[in-house]
Amino acid sequence: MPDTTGTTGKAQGKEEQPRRRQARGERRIAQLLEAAAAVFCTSGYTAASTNAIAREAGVSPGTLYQFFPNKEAIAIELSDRLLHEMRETYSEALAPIAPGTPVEEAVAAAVDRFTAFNRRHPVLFALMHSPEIPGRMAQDHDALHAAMLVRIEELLSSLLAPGTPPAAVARTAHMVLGFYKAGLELVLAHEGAEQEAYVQELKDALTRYLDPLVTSCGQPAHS
Amino acid sequence: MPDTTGTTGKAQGKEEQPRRRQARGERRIAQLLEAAAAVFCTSGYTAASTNAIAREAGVSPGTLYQFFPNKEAIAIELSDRLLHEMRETYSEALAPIAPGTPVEEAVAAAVDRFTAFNRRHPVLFALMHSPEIPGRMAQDHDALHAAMLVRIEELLSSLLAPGTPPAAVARTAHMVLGFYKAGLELVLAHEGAEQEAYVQELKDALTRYLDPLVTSCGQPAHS
Amino acid sequence: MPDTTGTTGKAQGKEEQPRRRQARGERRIAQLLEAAAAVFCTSGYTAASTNAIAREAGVSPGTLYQFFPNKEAIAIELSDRLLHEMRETYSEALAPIAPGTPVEEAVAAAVDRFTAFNRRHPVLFALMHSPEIPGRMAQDHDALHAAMLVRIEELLSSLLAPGTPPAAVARTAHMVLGFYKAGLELVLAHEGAEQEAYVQELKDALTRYLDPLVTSCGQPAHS
Amino acid sequence: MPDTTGTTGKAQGKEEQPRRRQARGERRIAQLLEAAAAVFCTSGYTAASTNAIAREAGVSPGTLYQFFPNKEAIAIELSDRLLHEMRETYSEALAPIAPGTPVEEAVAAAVDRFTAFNRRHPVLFALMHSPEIPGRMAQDHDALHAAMLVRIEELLSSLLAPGTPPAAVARTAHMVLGFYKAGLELVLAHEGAEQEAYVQELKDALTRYLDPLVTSCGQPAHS
DNA sequence: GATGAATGAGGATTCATTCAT
DNA sequence: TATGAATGAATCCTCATTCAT
Repeated sequence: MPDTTGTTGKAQGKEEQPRRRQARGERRIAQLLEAAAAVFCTSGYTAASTNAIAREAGVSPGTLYQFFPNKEAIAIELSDRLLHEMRETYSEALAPIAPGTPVEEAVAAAVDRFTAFNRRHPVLFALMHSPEIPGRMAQDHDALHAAMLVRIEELLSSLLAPGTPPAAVARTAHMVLGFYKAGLELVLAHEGAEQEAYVQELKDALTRYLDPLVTSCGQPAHS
Repeated sequence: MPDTTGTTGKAQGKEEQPRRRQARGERRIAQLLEAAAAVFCTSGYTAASTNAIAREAGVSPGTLYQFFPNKEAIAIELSDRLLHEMRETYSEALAPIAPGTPVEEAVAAAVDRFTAFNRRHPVLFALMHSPEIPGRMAQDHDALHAAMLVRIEELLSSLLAPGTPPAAVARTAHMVLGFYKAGLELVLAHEGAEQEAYVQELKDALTRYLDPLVTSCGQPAHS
Repeated sequence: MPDTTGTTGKAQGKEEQPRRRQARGERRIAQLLEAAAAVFCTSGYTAASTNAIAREAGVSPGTLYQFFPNKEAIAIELSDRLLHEMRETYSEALAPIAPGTPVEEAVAAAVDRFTAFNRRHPVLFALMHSPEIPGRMAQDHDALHAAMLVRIEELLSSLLAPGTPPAAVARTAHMVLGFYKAGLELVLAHEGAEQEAYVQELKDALTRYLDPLVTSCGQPAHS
Repeated sequence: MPDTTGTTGKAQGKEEQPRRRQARGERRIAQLLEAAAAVFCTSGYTAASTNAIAREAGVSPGTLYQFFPNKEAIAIELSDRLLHEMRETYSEALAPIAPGTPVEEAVAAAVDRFTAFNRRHPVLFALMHSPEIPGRMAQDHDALHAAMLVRIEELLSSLLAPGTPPAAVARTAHMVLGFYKAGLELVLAHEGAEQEAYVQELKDALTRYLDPLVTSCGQPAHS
């Protein structure tokens, strides 16, 4: 019978070690994640080999496995950190959007921020499109996906008509996320003016999609 | 190149015989493509192994390679057949849309047909999302992608305002395809009423996106 | 494909099974051997695939195996035919050499004939160098090799000093054959004037090698 | 990357310790090359499978590929090491030949040394005859071949008549190498007295071939 | 006899992961 | 902790050969 009581102490005797270790470990981990990000970007998750990641990080494969139990864990941790940063970015930058901003403006602001973030972290894109199906990767992917959904739902909840049932909100959030990803793919696939055009197109599409769902007492986005 | 037709160098006086052999091969090819479709569906293109496909088809790996030079060729042939069927389906079913149908109706009809087709051929979805990066697959995959783009552009050209510049049409087509894929993913991920709801959501989104782009002399989709 | 038989009518009644069959069979065999020769030349024996040979011959693999039990048998038959032709060529063309020709002349004549033959049948070279080791191929290869040895021993027996022990003759024949092959490789590897130079070099080398072994009562090859 | 050799207290007094990691690898490489040599000898380069080599070395296929990117690389490294050893052997053993040694003596010494080397390293023979056609192997193979040519040209340059044009020297070197290979094949194919006889025959042949090309101011090898 | 489909063991190579040091 | 060697199953693909028609 496995002990599930959780009483297994966390290394009672030694208080000091963890810190030191973690310090160095943190560096290694960051190093590895950075490498992983690079490799995921250029090869995609599936095609990325752990050996390649280790090599990119300048360490041996053994070292990599000292910090991550398997390839998936790397992607998960990467996603988590990205998520964390995204959350931070938003808590400080998204707040101002909330009030009674017109949809168009809110969407534009959100799209701008998201795309900015995606441009700063190209891996995000790779991770979003990773799970060709590998099944288990689901959790990871879902973490990222779910987190973004939550973000979006938050945004929507302040935009959509008050009476909107949660299911509809969720549905809309899914749609918005899907559209955003699709649009992002196009945005990233182009450059210069064409890229700009796609950004605008994406904003327009989302705005038009959301506009009718917004509380009617407000201001329609388009006059 | 699985084109095995007409390779009979002789072509003497007989008409029937030469086919027999090819019939078996033709059947095998169909069988293999079916198997490939199944495997692609459950594992995705990248993760699908040729041996797995052969096994699924109940033949030896060698047999598979008698008909297809490599994995990619399977996907290509599969795409081609799908494309072909899609074209057929459209030539007989899409025509009526053209005239002066209101956007809403046109979109609804198109989405219904596409989703029906996708439901009948789940591989389509797998193939559309195949190329995690593999690069070369690009052409093939693009064949499918490009074909759909063409379909969409055709539809759009009869819907969009006459003066719309080609670049804008192309952009819109890309957006529509991206949105469609995104929506389809959600549609296929749900069932029953929820699925229906997503279908509707997708139609709404596309309609709203396209409506303002449509010639104003017509009737706006929403009254 | 030059049809060299030409005499066989095409669609007669079928009275004489055995003849007919062999007639057609012979043609097929010749066809296959020709194809094999081509493929062996371009790919070498080991790398040549039976399927490639069949394809080159314009027949199906099955047909190939109707005439030859395996790949080796093809090489063997090819060697045999080459041998046969070589024998014929020599019986009519080598005879005049025999008498009391000075070594230099004899060698020159022999080299010229052999190289001519090799140029007319490039496979010979491929077959001579075939058996990377495959062991069993030994017999075949040896057939060709042994036959050439016999030829050479015949030539030598009329050149070498009468008292030369058989073992020495055999040894010399082996050496001569080895040198000839080595020289041929160089000859075939070059063109134009350089090729000529190598031919001359080969002649010189063989002449010098054999000269001291020749009966002293005769005339030294170099004056 | 900072010092990764792990100079921590472990390896103070010993000389071997610090190498340990690399030593193991070095040993594996040697082991693998040895195994490869054995397999190449018995099967020839083309027929030798990497799995067979790994098996012969008592390791898994993966291990082989940790040290060599592909089969060719094994042959190349093997050739290189052989070459290296050959060079060493020569720098200490071939030097004395140079002065004004008569051809006969020089050839005898060279043949003795080469054959001794070949007997000690039977692979050399296998590698020399490797490239049935594989094309790419050319470079590698050529490395060995070219190196031997260079050796021979060096020897020849001090033997041949001073005025001999470079092209002729090169041609002669090619011939000598070809003859040597051919002779070696016969030498290695026999044993005991017969082998000795072939060695002598080879020496004689080369001597006679080269003698007339040697500077006339010297002494002809045979008086 | 001819065809072309079928076989399946085998080949080179990769890669996530573990192990000894 | 870091290293790099080791693993071995799995991948794509080939080919001599056989079989059903």
